[in-house]
Amino acid sequence: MDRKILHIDVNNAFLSWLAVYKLKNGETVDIRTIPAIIGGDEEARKGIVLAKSMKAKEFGIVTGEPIYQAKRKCPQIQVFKGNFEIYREYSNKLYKLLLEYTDKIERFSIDECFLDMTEYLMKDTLENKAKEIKRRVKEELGFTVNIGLSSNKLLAKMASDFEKPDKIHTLYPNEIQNKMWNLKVSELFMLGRKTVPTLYNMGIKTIGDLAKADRNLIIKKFGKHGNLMWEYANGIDNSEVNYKYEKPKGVGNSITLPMDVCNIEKLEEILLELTEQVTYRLRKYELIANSVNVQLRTKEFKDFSHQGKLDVATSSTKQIYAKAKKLLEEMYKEGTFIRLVGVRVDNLEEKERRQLSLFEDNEKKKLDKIDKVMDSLKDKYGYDSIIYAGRLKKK
DNA sequence: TCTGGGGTCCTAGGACCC
DNA sequence: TCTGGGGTCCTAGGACCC
Repeated sequence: MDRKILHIDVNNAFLSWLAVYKLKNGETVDIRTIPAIIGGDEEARKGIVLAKSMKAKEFGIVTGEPIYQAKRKCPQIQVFKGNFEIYREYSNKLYKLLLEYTDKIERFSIDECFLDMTEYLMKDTLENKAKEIKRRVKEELGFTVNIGLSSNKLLAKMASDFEKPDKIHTLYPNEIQNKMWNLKVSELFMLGRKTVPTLYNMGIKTIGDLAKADRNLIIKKFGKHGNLMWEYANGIDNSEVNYKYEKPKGVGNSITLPMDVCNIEKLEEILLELTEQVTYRLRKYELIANSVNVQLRTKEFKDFSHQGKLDVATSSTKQIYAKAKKLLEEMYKEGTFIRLVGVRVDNLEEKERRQLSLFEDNEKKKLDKIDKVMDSLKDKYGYDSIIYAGRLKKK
């Protein structure tokens, strides 16, 4: 059956949302109208561009590049810090507004949604609904969106990426040739920087080239991913709008250190802090983990990781930290300079909600209790109010 | 003052079993 | 006495996304 899909993409989300927030709180300058970027802390070595205004874009500034590079391109650029609380708030406002149009909304990321409007159009057209949504978001929420219209998610997403900002585009199957096949192959969703050079060497430069290439040859070269990208190039995508809330399949935190570290005690301290964050989040989801993964990045930017199974699924900070510490010790080579440390837990499952019986492990009950107390203190007095003793040791 | 942090999915290769 | 082949599970690493 022919489906009616919308893809909604907030224009320069992080920057727009901060602009709206600032205006609402008395700021007179709309940072969307000046050369401005959202960026991380340069001194802490997190100085990359996370979002840019249209004016900044005119200077050739791109998302992901170092801030110092952006400053070179545009010395008068204004740099602002990001704020995820604000982003979440505006993302939720958008979602709430969209719910007035359909229940079938997939929150693809903090600033992107897919809407399945197939059963929600009544007598109206998809175009009219899109116009109304775009207008209402601008008037009621204060920021602009691009909307892509089509009969599947891939095409709707490609459409919303056409000319920006504040625009509606269609990309129906009969428009693929004219609107999509002339684009560079790197513009195709799921086609990243590693794949492009290989395709170029094969003489495939546009999405049209890929669409017309021999499917089996592409599969032979790129495996499953090859099949996907060939189908995408031809506008084929049968995936559903996944509107049901799903718990995460893994939870992780990582941090780029302000300076490289080559001392395992220091790394263990950081690992503990990260593990606390990860397990705190894990418990909020009411999930327990079966495996732990520790990631390191050297100062040369080489990544490596070790993972291992837990004997029993758990969300206990102490148990997960014990495993993480073991993994760190087995993988860390003394003297290596480390730039980034990360912990994640995987193979998650629902925590059993029943009370532990008298006969169950006393130790387990004790650990649960400690975590519970710590979590409620964090909830009540702020995350940093409570920390493990291990973190105080070396201060 | 080079290169964030949160995810998901896939693949190659080794261990182990029958 | 010189070497099978299917299957599963696990890990390390890497691709991609926003």
